[in-house]
Amino acid sequence: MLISEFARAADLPVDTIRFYITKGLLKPERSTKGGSNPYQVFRKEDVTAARMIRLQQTLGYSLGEILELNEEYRAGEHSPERTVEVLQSQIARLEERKAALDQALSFLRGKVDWIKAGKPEGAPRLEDYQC
Amino acid sequence: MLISEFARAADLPVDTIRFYITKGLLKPERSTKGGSNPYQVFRKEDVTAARMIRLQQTLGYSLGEILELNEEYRAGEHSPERTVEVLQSQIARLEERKAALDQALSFLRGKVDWIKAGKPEGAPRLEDYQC
DNA sequence: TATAAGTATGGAGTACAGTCCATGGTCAAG
DNA sequence: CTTGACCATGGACTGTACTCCATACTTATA
Repeated sequence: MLISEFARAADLPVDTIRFYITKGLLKPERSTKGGSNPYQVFRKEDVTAARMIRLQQTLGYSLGEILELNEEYRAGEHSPERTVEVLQSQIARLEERKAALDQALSFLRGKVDWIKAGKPEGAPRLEDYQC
Repeated sequence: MLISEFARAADLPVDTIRFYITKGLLKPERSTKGGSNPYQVFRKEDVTAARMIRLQQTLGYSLGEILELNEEYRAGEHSPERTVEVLQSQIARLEERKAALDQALSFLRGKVDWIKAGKPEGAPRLEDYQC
């Protein structure tokens, strides 16, 4: 799969993909085609990798952090224990974020209830929620 | 409360607060003190507002979007129905994000289980999760 | 074999979210 | 009434994550 097809598959602009490659986030193979500037060929795992990057971004990781995480992941690829460790730490961060999100939801729902109750004393305060 | 005290209360750098003010995200009052450049005074609701901004940021909103949301909120402030509507739409967006997060967690947990099971056929694929 | 479409590389430019700094005014304590 | 802490404003600067060329080469199609 060449870059434009990959771009469609990953739903990302070609330029963004090239940018990720320069950052080391994607490492496509090189084709024999393309002469002195050989074409880059992408595997279907690269599509998964690209989706993973976008997901991690929405979770608040910077590209630098994502790179670290992914390198760490690759480094322990042949040790199931290490792989599980890396995954667990990602799960932990995700759960933290989820907890914050739940707190925020509680706050907003509490506020709706408070308004529906005719705004009695003691409006819900965000400070009372650990998020 | 003046800006440095507010900065401590909101746990933000003074410069960031000034930046938010120029963006219209915070609207402190003006003191009579300070001569030709009157001091800005902050209420305790501003602390809540600042926390809300940071929360919205972690949820992936840009400052521009946060500004829109908050203006929309203020616009309907005197109509309980409208306020509830705005809150409901925020809740809906938050729930979407939470759903994506849950999908991601399922994926990662599935991967851990798969590894612990000795990596049988059919590795979990991120593409199979709507996140 | 011309020509359009696709590709690689390098570098400039942009948007966003701050962060830093110089200047100058103000206030409160001693 | 001086001095040190605090405040406002404007502008320059930074890092991140793209985004947009210009140039040049390669490939596939008619």
